[in-house]
This record gives sequence, C-alpha cells and structure tokens, in this order.
Amino acid sequence: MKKYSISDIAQALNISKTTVSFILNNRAEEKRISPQLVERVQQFVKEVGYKPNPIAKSLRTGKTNIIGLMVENIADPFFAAVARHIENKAYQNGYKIIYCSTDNNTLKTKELLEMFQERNVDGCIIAPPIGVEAEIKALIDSGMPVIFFDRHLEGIVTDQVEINNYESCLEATNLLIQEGFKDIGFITFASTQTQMQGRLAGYQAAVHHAHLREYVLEIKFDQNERLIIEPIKAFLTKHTNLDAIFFSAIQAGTNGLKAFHELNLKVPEDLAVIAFDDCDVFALYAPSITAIYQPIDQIAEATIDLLLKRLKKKTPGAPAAKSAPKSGSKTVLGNFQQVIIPTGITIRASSRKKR
Amino acid sequence: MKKYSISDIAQALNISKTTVSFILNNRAEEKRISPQLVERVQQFVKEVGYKPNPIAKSLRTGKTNIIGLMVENIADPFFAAVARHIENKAYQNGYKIIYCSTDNNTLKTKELLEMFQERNVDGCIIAPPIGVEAEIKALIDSGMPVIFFDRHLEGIVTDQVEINNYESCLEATNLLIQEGFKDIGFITFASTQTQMQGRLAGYQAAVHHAHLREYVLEIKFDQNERLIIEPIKAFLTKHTNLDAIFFSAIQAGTNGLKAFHELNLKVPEDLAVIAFDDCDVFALYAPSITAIYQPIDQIAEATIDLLLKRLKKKTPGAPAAKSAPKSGSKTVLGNFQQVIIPTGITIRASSRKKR
DNA sequence: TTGAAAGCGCTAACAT
DNA sequence: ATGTTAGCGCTTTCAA
Repeated sequence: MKKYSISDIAQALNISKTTVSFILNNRAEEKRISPQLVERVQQFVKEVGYKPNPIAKSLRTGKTNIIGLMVENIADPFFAAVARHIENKAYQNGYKIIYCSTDNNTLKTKELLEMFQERNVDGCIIAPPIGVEAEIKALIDSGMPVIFFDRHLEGIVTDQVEINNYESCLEATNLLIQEGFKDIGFITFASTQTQMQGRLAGYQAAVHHAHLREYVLEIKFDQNERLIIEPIKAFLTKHTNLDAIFFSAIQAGTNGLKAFHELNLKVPEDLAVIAFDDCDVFALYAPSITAIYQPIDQIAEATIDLLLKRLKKKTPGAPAAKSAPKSGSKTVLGNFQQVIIPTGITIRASSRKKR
Repeated sequence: MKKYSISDIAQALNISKTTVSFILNNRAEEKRISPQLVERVQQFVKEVGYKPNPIAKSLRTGKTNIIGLMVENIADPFFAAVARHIENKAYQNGYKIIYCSTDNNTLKTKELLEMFQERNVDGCIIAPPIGVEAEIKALIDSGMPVIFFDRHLEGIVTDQVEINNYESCLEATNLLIQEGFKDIGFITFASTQTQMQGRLAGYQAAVHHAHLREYVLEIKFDQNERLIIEPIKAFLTKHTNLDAIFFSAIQAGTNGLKAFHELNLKVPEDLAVIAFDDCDVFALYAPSITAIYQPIDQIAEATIDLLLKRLKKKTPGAPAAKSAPKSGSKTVLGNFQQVIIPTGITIRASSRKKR
C-alpha cells in the first residue's frame, strides 16, 4: 500500500492536480466541476485511502490546524481537566493540540511563545504568567488569536475567560462571618496574578466590611510540599487566636490539612475551613470540607469556543458572535470578549460553628 | 521586523541558500566552508533573529520533531503527571508534543493513530487500549517508533515500560493476610488490559496460596461516579463477611471510600483497606489508607528515554543502548526493551488489624 | 569551497 | 469546466 499524493490521483484519473485539489477542498461547485467527475474522484480517493499531507498544506496555506495550549502545569488537576475538555472540542473541529507548561517561569514562557510563532500554530490558549506582556502583545499584534483563561494580564486586551474570583471569595468569607467566626485567616500563594489577587481582595473586602482583623499568609509556591506545610504551621502557631481559615487554592488546602494534622488541630472545633477548588480530598475528609468549585467544563468550553470563533472568521478582534455561555456574564471590550463564569460552593461540615 | 527566509539571508550576504543551509545545519566543517563565512552568516542570522521554518523543513525531511502522546485520559492525574515529565524531557531535546485521549475507545484510537501517521509525528508514546493491535502493528512495521507504557498489547513487540503489577498486588495481599484478614475482596474495573489483569492475578495468587476464598468485583468503568459507588455498595452489602478490601485503581479506591461512608462502614474495624495508586485523599483520610504508589517520574523518564533513543538512531528495533534506569529490571526482546519499574507501598493505618 | 537547481505535496492565480 | 504553473521554505544532489 503505497502512499498516494495528489499528483498520483490526478495522473491515475487523467486529470490535473488542480481539479483534484478543488474537489477535495469542496470547491467543486464553486468551480463548476461536473458532478460525475467529482464523484469519480471521491470514489477513487476513498478507494486508495488517500489523505492529503497536512504538512505540505500548511507550508502552502500558512495554516497548521494546531492550537497551542499553554498552562501553568499540565500535571495540575485543574489544568489537566481543562486540557481534556479543550482536546475534545478541538479534535471535533479538526484541530490538534500542542501543550506546554510555563511553571510561571517568564523566560521559559517567552521561549514557548516563540515556539508557537515558529511552529505557526493557528491560535493559542494561555494561562499567562506575569512578565510576558510585551511578548504576548506582539503575538496578538502579529495577528495570532490568543485567548486567556484562568487569569489575564493587565494592559492586554484579548478574549478571556475567568471566574468571579472576587465575588466568590467575598461570599465565602461572609459565610464564615455569618457563622460567627471572628478571626479568619487567609492562606494563599504569593502571586500577583489576577486570579489570586481577586481572591485575596474578596476576602479582604468581606473582613473589612465586618470590621474584623485581616490575617494573610502568603507562601512562595513550591513543588516540595514541606515548603508549604511548614509556613502554614508557623502561621497557625503564631496566630493562635484564629478560629477559621480560608485556603485560596487547592495546594494550600490539602497541605493546610496536613499542617492541621501535624499540629493536632481539629476541624471545625479549633479551626473552621473553607477552601478554594474542590476535590475528592475535601469530600472524603472527616469532617468534610466546604469548598468553592470551578465549573471546569464551562470554563474550558467557553475558552475553546472563543478560539474557534476567532479561527472561523479570520479577522482578529472582529465583532464577537452572539452565542453566550449558559451562565456567566460577558463583556465586549474593543471587539474582544471577557467571559466570567460563576463558581459554586459546596457547603460541608468544616465551615459550621460548633455550639 | 519582517520575517526572513533562508533565501533572504543568502541574498543579503550575497551567497547561496545552500551555503547558508549547510552552515545552519552544522555541516560547515564537513563541507569545508571557510570559518570567516560561517562566522559572518551566524552573526547575521543572530542579528536579524532568523529562525528556520520548521514546516518547510518537515516537508523536505519528513521529520517533524513532534511526538504523539496517547493516553487513556489526559485529565487522569496519573497520565497528566506522566505527560508533564515527558513534556519536560521532550522539550529539552527539541521535541514538541501532541496529546490525545483514547477513552479506551477502539474506534477513536484508530483514528488517532491514523492522525499520528498523517501528521508525520516522529514517534509515539502510547497507553494502548485493547483492540488496536493490527493498526499499531502496521504503524510499527511502517517504521514508526512506538513506545508502550502502563500496559502492553499481547502479540506486539515493541519498547515498553510498565510496573510490576503482579508482584506488588501479590505482596500487598500477603500483607493483609499476614495481618490476619481472611476474607479479602478485590474491587477492580472490568478490563482485559494487561496492567489490570496483572493486578488481579497477583491478588488471586496470594489468596489461593493462603487457601482463602476469592471475592472479586469487576465494575464497568464510567465517568459518573454513582455508577461506581452503587456496585460497590451492592457488593459490600452482599458479602458481609469480608474483612478487607483491595482496590485495584484510584477511582476504585476513592469511590470505594465514598461507598463506605454511605454504608457507615468503619476502616479498618469493619473493613481493612489497601489501594493501588496513592494520592492526597489516602494520606489525609482518617484513618489514613495504605496504598501502593507508582513512581511516576521513573515511569515517564524511562518511557521518553526509550523513545529518544529510538529517535536518535534511525534504525527501528536496533540493539538497545546501555544506560539502565536506576532501579527496575530490563529485558531485551528482539531488539526491543521491556522495562519494569517497581512500585512502592506506603503502609498506613487502614491495613492494620485492630485487636 | 561554494552554487544551481530539483523537489517535498499542496494551493491558487491565471490561463484556456 | 479544467489545466498549467508558480511558488510556500527548506535540504541535498550534483556540478563547478
């Protein structure tokens, strides 16, 4: 079974490459090619199992049908789940995905952006780290469709999908306040990224509004969990007056619980808990942990939809289409869309006051 | 800043494309091009920031520097973590990665394999589902380097990386037996895949050797966790004599614990537990759950190493190189390597008999 | 030592 | 309605 090229087909059928190409690209009607010929070609193509060479096509057209997906870390369950959803929809639409992890490393990210450019990906989906504003701006200006998700970059206007970080943390903190907790700590990772800033700000707003004192621990993120657990232990040991903790991210939450164990702290008697991001751990933990959950499917869906929309109409920054996500708000900013997906909260035992 | 092509470079320097190409591909010496010229070209290339177009290169050479990564589900933490490690090493070596999830769906997998072929990936890493033997064989025969991991396919000989499923389950079961448990259930997913078969066989061997009765529940895997929890509840309700459970996979373990909750069963008083695959849930659960863990980094490392080795020497099925993984055994089979990485076990409270 | 030119497989402007 | 042909940007044979 040798490999056929378009010339082989043309030769075998005694017609020209052009005609075959037109037929294969569904331009037969437009070019008014006779239905019989179309039929004959399609028949033959199917018979010999001919598949056009996408590389040659790319060289010629400049389109690769490849989407670049850049996340913080593909091993992170959140990003992995997003990747899965995006994969599904992308493949359905004929796109393949090249993924990469930034580790929030500026230098690495710049290289990866360059790679996307070189490789001629048709568009990219990015959870951007701080510090690559100029490069991404250049990329967008060069005509590359870029969609942000999970966070955005100050000063860059492009399509983006985020959750309501501020509001959900405000409400969750209020929940603790309403339960009667007075000294609520917020344990988070040191980050100037918009999503983390939003969460912190939401907590702060609630606490200040209730005239309570603010206790914030910012930890430098590290793969080594001891480097997360230890600062938490130190923080808890220092602030023995705390009666509740709000964890701003999943790795804060799970490692926080480990810190609790090591300090022999009981939830919610010693400390009530609410965590951002839900997972099996929180559902199965005794007592179960109240958690804010991100609708990952909706986030991913909105993100890939935004990109596919851009990819369909070639015009970057063109007026946005009508269809809206089932829930969530949408803003149109200079022809780019900002979609906000609302989170949910699963209230469990950890946030209830024992009386 | 316009985009330079190799012709532009040649023209600007008043030399030929050929020369530039030779220099850029480090064949200057071989071609005995004067060092001054080499220097001049390299200088200029750096100056204008020229990057060769990888698509054109691919069309010409047939190499894409892309690796196809096919897993069961990229959202699964195990596969996501493997993907992360593979990504690291692949990028270091100049390879990009296109990923896809098979869902253990035969038809989908066949399409994806075809896609790899069309897209001209240089090699692929696959956790294969059953039923695509012929297609993978054809792929290998066509000269494509294919590495299996997590499991293999009967009748197909290629490089592969796996863990010692049989032995680890045998030993873990023995652990329960030594603790004095008599009626040990094995809860797994209905699968004829080699890794799952190995785990089951290990359990069975231990149980039979101790002249104990075998209790196996095979569940059809489903994304909907209720469809996993309910069969487990039914099984536990039916076999009230069980005093220990061995979960064969992570989704069995976590959903098993949920079933325990719903049935109000206490670990380890009512049922002792050992789980295959470790995770935060098991470490944080009260009581903590004994779990077998897979050294994901070693698995991923061995896998990508095997592929990179194939990619370096063009000869598929060529004699294997010397370097071995730090631990793990290695067999050479018809010029292909089979690497077995040993698992570890974290013994926690759930497998200890209360006396 | 260096260069001319063919060609990888495809698309599309321009014939006819 | 269908064909001729010129590239897309690169590598590599062959020639000089």
